Amino acid sequence: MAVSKSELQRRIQAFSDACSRKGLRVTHQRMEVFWALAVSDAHPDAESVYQRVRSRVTGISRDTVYRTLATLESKGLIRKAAALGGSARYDANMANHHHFVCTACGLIKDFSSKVLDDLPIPKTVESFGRIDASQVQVRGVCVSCAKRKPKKRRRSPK
Amino acid sequence: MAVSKSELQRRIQAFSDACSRKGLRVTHQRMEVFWALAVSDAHPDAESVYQRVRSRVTGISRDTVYRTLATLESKGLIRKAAALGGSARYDANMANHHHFVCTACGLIKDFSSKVLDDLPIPKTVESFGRIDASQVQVRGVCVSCAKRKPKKRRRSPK
DNA sequence: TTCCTTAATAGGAATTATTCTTATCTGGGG
DNA sequence: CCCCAGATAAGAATAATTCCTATTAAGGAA
Repeated sequence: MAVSKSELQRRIQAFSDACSRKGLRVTHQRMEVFWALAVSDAHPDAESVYQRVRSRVTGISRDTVYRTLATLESKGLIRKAAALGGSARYDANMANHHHFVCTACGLIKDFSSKVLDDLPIPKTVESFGRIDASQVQVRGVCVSCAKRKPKKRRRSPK
Repeated sequence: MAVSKSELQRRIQAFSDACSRKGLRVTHQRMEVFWALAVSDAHPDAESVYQRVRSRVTGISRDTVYRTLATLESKGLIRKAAALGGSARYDANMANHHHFVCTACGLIKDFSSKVLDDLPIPKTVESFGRIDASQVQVRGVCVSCAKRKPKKRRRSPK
């Protein structure tokens, strides 16, 4: 479950270096937020990170955790898992298909591919539980977001 | 963009039948919510569905839309796209990897696979925008959720 | 058709998730 | 050591989702 001690050390050092390289200040809070994320592979949500960090840094604010996570994600130092938008998006198309997701505006486009419909899922995955379906998610920046310059981030489009 | 008229008709009829078959009442609101979803491939969020339906069914409540979407999803009549939990989940592991997601409790487990790391993405996807990465998401029910009976749905685990 | 049971709904309050605002603080270059 | 732009704390504000309760209506039975 947990990451090995030495590996954790290495990742945290690498993170610190990466911050400096990218012009991000190496603050105590930032290091702790990254630590909370790197110390396990549980993919915690922001509130969980906040709780974990708070036990080590008294007085840290939720906002700092949210802001730090967003900053690190925008710098490519961490990733959002699965969920990309603040709100759930629904799909009435139950046929096998895959998604292109714009990380800037949340746009989702469908595409289909015979090859991708039947992926070879490793046997190890079966030990996690019953498998119902698999789907490919392609992340990128859609054409219209690429045009309008470095516009500010926006919420899921209607 | 839009689905053809006859195809839409067919899907709505099939939906109505499926409701009956699964013991769900075929209510006006339910049909309209499904219609709002099936009429386009824009993967709207709950609020968008609410706005669309409200223009046809005066007085429908947000709660009905949220409840209906959750019900239909639990019956396998619609799907949630990309986002699975109410809150964003983060990942400090930037190495190429894929996810098993439990649709019952939100658990996320990582797995890796050389084959899946380099999938053949159809050329059509390139027309949507710049591609940054692709990842496989396997959905299912984890071992511990499979054990504890038909327990109620829960929020993202900490 | 009419009646009945109970799932489903409306409306709004409550809760949860996330972002914003403002005053204050501090990492790290000079 | 000094400075200041980038970071933070605290809590208000906003957005997303669920809960609560009284009322309505789908659809099986009579």
